[in-house]
Amino acid sequence: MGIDTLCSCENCELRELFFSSVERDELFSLCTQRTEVNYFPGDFIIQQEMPIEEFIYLKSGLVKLFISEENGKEQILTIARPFNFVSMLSIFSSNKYNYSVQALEQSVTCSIPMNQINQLVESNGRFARSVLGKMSQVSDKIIKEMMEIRKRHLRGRIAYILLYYSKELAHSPEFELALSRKEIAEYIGMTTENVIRSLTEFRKSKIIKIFGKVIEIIDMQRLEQISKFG
Amino acid sequence: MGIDTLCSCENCELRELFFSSVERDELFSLCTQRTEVNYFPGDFIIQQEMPIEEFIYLKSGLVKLFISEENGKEQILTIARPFNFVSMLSIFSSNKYNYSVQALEQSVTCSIPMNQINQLVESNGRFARSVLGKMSQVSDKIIKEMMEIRKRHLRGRIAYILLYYSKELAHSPEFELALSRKEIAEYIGMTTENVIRSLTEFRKSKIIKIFGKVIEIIDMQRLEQISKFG
DNA sequence: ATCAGTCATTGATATTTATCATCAAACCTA
DNA sequence: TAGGTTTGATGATAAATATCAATGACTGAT
Repeated sequence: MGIDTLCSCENCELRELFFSSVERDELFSLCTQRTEVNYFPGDFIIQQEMPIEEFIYLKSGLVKLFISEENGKEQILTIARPFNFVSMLSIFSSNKYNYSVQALEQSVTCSIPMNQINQLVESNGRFARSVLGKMSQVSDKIIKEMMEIRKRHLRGRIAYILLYYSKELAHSPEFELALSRKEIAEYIGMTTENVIRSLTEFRKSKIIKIFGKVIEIIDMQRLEQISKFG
Repeated sequence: MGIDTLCSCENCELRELFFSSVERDELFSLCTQRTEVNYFPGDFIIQQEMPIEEFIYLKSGLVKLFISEENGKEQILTIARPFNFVSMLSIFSSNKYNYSVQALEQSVTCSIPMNQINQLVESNGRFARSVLGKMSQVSDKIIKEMMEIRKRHLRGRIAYILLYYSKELAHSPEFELALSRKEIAEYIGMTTENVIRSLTEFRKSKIIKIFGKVIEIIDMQRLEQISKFG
C-alpha cells in the first residue's frame, strides 16, 4: 500500500461527485489533508469494528462490502466500483464500522479526515446537499439490489449476478470474475456447491462459457429470461 | 384522513430529531407550510412511483415499507415506528418513490414541502448534519436487518421477527401483531404456509401462545436460542 | 342474509437447497 | 520440490421449503 500525498484534487475525476460545490481555497485545504492509498486484491480497506475516522472514497478498482459473523462466515452486502462506493453507510450515524471492505481488484482510495467533512457539511450547504444525494443513492442501490436477489431462486440469482457483473461492473459480455465461487455464494446467500452447480448447468446449456475465473455470456437473452422468471 | 394545519411544531415530540438546529423563525416558516395527516390501518402513506414532493416523517403509529412486483407480489423492506421511519430512502437522490408505505396501525405523519427542506439543508449546516445522521441511521438499520434475516432459516427468521416485534416495536412479551401471516411471509421472504407452520410449531413447543393476531412469548430464552442458532 | 373474497390452518407431495464426502487442480510456503 | 491449503467440481443423500389442495372462520359488499 503506497501513500501519495501530492495535491492534485483539482484533477481528480471524482471531484465533481462531492466537491463541485467546494470553493478553491476549501478544496486546497482538504487536499493537503487527504491521503491516497493503493490496495492490492485481498487487502482490507475497512475493518469491521474499527473506529470511523476518515471519509474514504474509491478512486479506482473494485471492492466488496461484507459483514463477518461470529461463526466465521461472511455475508457480502454489495460489490462496488467507484461512484457506487463511499465509506458512507454508517459514517454519519455511528463511530465504528459495522462492515468490512476488501479490495477485489487493485484499488485506490482517497481519504479525508472525518472532522474535515463534518465541518464542510456544516459550513457549506451545497456540499451537504450533494453528500446527502450521494448517500441516499448508495444506500438505495444496496437495498434495491438485496431485494432483487432475495426474490429469486438459486438459478435466477446466479443469472442476475452474472448480468449485473457483466453490465454494471465489467461492461462486457466476457469478463474475469474477481469473485471466487465462495464469494458469489456469500453474496447471494446460497452455498458454494450450488453456485458451482448452477454455473455448470448454464455452461452445459450453452448459456455461458467458463474458463476458470473468466466467464463469457453467449446467450444473453436466455440468461435474462432466467434472471426474470427463474 | 383528517388534516390539521395548526402550528404546534414547538411542542412536536419529533422536533429534536430534525429541528433542534433550526432557529425559531425558520421553524415558524416550516410550521406554517406543514401538513399533518392521519391514516388508518391499510391506508397508503406513500405510493410507489409517485413523485417525491414532500419530506414525510412519522409522528405516531406503525408502518410497513414495501415494493410491489409486476406479478402482484409484495416484498416488505421493513416495519417502522416513529424515529425509525422517514420518507428518506430515496428523497435526496430520486424524484419518485421506489417503494410504498402503508399504515399498519393508526398513524399520523407530518409533511413539509421538499423544496423547503432542500433550502434548509443548503442554508443550515447543523440541520444538514442532523439529516445526514438520521438518514445514515435509517438505511443502516434496514440493511443490517435484512442481513440478519437473510442469514437465518425459516424457524430462525420467525423467532427473530417475533423477538424484534416484541422488543423493538411492542415493548412487551405479549403483543398484537399488526402484520398478517402473509405479511410476515413477505417480510422474511418465505411462504405464508411455512410461516404458519413455524408459529404452530412454536405454539406446540410451548414457546409462544397464539390468540389470533395476539402473540404471547412465554419462553423468551428458547426463542432467543432459536433466533441465534436456528 | 348472502355471496365473494381474504385469512389462517393443515396435510400430502414435489421441488429446491444444504450437507457430506470425495477428488483434482491451483496455489502458497517452507 | 514436497506438503499443506484453498478452490473448483461432482455425486449421493438429507433437510428445508414451496406448491397444491382443501377447509372453516371471518369480512366486506350488495
